[in-house]
Amino acid sequence: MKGFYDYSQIEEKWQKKWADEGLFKTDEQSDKENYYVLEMFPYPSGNLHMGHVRVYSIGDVIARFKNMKGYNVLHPMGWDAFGLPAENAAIKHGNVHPAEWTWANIDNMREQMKALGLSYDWDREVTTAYPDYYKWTQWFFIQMYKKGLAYKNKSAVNWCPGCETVLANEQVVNNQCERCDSEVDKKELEQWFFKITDYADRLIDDHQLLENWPEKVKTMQRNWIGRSEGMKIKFPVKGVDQELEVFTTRPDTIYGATYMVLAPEHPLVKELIDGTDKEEEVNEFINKVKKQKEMERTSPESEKDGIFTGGYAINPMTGKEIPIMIANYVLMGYGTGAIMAVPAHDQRDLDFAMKYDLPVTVVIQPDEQEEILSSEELAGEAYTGGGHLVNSADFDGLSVEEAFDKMAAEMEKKDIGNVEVNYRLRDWLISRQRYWGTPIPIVYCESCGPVAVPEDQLPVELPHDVEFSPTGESPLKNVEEFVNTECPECGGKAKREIDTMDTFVDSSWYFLRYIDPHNQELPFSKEMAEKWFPVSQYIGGVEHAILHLLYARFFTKVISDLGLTDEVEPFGNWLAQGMVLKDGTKMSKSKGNVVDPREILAKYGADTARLFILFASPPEKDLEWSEAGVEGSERFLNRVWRLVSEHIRGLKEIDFAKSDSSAIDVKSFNKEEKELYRQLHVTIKRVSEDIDERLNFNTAISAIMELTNAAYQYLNNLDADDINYPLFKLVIDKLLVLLSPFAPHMTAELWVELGNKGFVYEQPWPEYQESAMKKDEVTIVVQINGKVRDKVEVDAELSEEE
RNA sequence: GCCGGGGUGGCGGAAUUGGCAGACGCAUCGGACUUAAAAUCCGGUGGGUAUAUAUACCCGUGUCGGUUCGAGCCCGACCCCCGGCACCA
Repeated sequence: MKGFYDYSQIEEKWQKKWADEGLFKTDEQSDKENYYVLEMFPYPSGNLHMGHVRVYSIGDVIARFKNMKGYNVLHPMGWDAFGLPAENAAIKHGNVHPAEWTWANIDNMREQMKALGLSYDWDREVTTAYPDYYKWTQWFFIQMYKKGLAYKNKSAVNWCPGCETVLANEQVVNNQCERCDSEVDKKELEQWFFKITDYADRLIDDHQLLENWPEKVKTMQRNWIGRSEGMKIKFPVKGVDQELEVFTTRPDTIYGATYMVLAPEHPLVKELIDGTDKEEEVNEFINKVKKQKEMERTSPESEKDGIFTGGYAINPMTGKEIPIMIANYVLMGYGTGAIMAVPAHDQRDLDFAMKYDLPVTVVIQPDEQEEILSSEELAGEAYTGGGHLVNSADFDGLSVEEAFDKMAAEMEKKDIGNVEVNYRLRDWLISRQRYWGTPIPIVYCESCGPVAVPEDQLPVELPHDVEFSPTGESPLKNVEEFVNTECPECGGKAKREIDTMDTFVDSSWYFLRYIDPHNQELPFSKEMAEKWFPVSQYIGGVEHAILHLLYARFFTKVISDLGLTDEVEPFGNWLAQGMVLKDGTKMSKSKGNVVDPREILAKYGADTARLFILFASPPEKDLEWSEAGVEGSERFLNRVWRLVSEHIRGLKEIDFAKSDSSAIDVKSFNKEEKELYRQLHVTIKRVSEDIDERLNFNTAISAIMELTNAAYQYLNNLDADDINYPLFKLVIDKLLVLLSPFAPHMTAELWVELGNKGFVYEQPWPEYQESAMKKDEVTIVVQINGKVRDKVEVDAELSEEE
């Protein structure tokens, strides 16, 4: 036996053995309790990066631990294989097809995952770009189309000039494209949407089912959905047979609504100004606003600009005529694109009113204020606090809360307005003007209009030979044999939808395909869903907090409504793992601070790499890469290796299968032996709980290090003849089992070197004994006035002597 | 501005939830082995005061205050950092 851990000789050998034995295949017939552990699948970009190593190491520890704990574990892997980089590579290199590029990357990354020793059931591998997967993505689209949850609509959408495609709101960050950082434009286009807004309330309310999600992430989603309760109120427009609808969260302030403001894009603007002397002036203003960058226009710091339309509305409660303004600070995309301005109680409205000399009426004031406040007394500060109503006719004296209810009742009775909930969340725009994605299964018939492709004609296959250079329209446009088809309803001439789906659609249900990956009749069977769904533990980066995780939750609810599963949440437990940093920032090619996992694996081996990445930091925190830290992990593994190799002769003689645990006679232990035995049980408890309950792998590993130190400590004080080999062997065996999820290769090798039978991976997880953990100490509790004053621990032997 | 998370040695981080702050590791210093180096093993390492030494005592978890026999942890006020949303009506 070598005197050091030679990973290059060992790791590949074990990976091959595990594969040959089919060790990680999920047993469908097992009667053990099921456990489904899943890491977010990667986009096949070509090579694993350190972020991948981190997620997959975490998932692998959990999978191996749960297996040893006696669960029937499902631990699958797949590929989020559609996407822009494949197409961009094809354009850049000219002669490589996105499909070939993707398949080659997948092969590459699969090998790298195997080299890490990850315990996946590769028989369940899922690839979203294969027709047998995207057939079901299309199938879900059609089910949603039939239920009115997928619809086509013309509206102002986000356009990324870099990617030459539209984007969902969720993919726009600070008005930039989330993937290429180009400034996003607005374009008026007809596009496909999923009606995620129908699920807004459920997406918020069901957060209560997600007890183990980080509060931070629930908050992010809640902010994103942006639910606000208020009223829609109709204001008659003077001289036009129309009503102007506004949304407000403060109907209690309606008596203070002294003017109206429309977004420049509001349809009523045209009607108000057409043919009036204001027409030219107003249009000039609107053009000026349109030229403003989105960022400038929507920043709270920006100057509020506006103009009078010449029109008036009638405040339905006061009956007074109030001017209708247009201003850059009102947005068409939220509410109704029009507001009732209450300058006394909204800072934006007050700033605007002062600039354009509009009337201000105080209608709420603090309870301790007796005299009615004048607008001058506000001194430019809108009053947004609570209090009682004034200047509000019959409602005077009511509190803000009472006024809301009374006002709502009154307005509903008079049919002026109704209580409404508004969301910031927009419907999910899913069409993309790109090639490498799932075709949208819709056909446009000259006589029948848009028709869903019948289920028995799925999949609508993506054609292979296509000119991909982006033109702002889908490259499928020019593939005549794809585009020209016949109508499934009337058999007449028809054209196919040429846009493809956002790749986030593909990844919104992949976790359900793993549970039944070869099903030809359905995306998955309900029986399998009952067995495996929801995912027991999901692991992935927090950067998907809104995009992927919101979409996946939405899809699960839709799928549940379709009756395919009873579950409404896909991931009850989600571990949001942090990033891997170098020099304090995210690794990136442009910064030149990338550490390539391939180099680390070549230099230190998989066990060391895994151990370091799990030990350096708790999983949800960002992790600073440190070569010195990696060396520390290597040092520790070698310490364990030597613990065995230096005593291999004595250890090999102990065979628990023959002499069983009666060789361990706790009563006859001396002080040092007792201490080591105690340390063993303490370690078992700590490691088990750290993995199982807290997902704190860093502290689990430090506990194993302490046990290793304790073993060295024990040996240090002894001559070789005095070693209690049965005890020492027991400690080593258990130590290897505890360490095996973290360092699977080395522990596998040591396990057989010791002459033990079977794979260490298949050993039962050790149980700890409470009694073995007790220190030989007596606790003396000092009480004063019945309260515990002090606890003193005294060595039992000493106290007996006294 | 609103919402959420956080602040502990030179560094990454522990403290099993109110009970010996700094586990484990990195870095560093000293010792052993060696002709020497590497590797390895053993030991020191929050700050300070006293002592020849063993040791003893004081201070210390962003700041100030409170509750408690006892606070890194609970309460109040404030400062700073990170993340989300934001002219959202």
